[in-house]
Amino acid sequence: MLSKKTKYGLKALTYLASIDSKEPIQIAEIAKHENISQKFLESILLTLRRNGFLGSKKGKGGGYYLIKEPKDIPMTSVMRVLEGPIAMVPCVSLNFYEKCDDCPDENQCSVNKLMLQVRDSALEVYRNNTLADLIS
Amino acid sequence: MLSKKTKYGLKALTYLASIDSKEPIQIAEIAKHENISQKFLESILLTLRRNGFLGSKKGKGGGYYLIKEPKDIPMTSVMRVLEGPIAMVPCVSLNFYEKCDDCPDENQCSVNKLMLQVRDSALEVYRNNTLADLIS
DNA sequence: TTAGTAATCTATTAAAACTATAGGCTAATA
DNA sequence: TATTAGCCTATAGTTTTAATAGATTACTAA
Repeated sequence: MLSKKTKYGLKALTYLASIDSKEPIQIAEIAKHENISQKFLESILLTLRRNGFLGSKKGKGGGYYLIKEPKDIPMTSVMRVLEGPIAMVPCVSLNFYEKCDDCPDENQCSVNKLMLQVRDSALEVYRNNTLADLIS
Repeated sequence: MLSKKTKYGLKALTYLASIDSKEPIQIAEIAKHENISQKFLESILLTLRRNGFLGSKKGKGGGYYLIKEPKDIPMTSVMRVLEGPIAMVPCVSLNFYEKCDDCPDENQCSVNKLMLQVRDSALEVYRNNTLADLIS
């Protein structure tokens, strides 16, 4: 299941991209437009800023804005920041690899075998989609 | 993330398929061979039996055995029983569809748009793999 | 028919992750 | 200098996951 955090984060990014202005947009406006709890969204936007997706401006007339062009923001990086690993099992993760406690040999593990394929197919989708592609 | 339940369930199924005997295999043997908590595995095998994947025999010489041929057990059905919906969001689920509380229009929702593609690519993998394909 | 074995079932708990909220702080602007 | 709006930390509530305990039932073989 996709976490609410990721879902809300994606919606917020899409909203900012669709507005297509360099002016900062306030959290309250995004929250209202996308039906999201404002305080929760606040923390999500913060992590998006810390990870280089958003810029912010404080004080009156402040808010958040996209730093890059939507077409230059691949879903792979957005998903990794918001949702974490794309792989469903650490032992097939490219960026978050970890060996399983059980499982003496990954090459003979049926779960590994299956989840490797799932990861690859998901990766292909995320690589083929930028933020620009999500705007309808 | 894949739940342990699904992971263990897949491993147990693979083990039974690899043994390729009609004789019942005891929970204890499966648990030991796959490094799984026996009690936890117990409940997993129970749901697999209730969902038509396994048969069981009680008493001495009892245990679990596959009801169908491994090549006739598609990963789509295994995953749906163990892990639940294949889709990451209910609004793109084929078998567990549900409308989102927020989101007035699915057709204009960026999350829906992206997750539809992810679901389709995952489905393709699961449809192309049967239990027989997981045995190395 | 009885002793022993192994699955079945119910209930409960422990831990972790997720979602959300509260409230004070800091920086920018008018 | 008052107001606005993001920044930050802590924490609470809920749900899900993972695991355990213990009693019961069905089957087999002696």
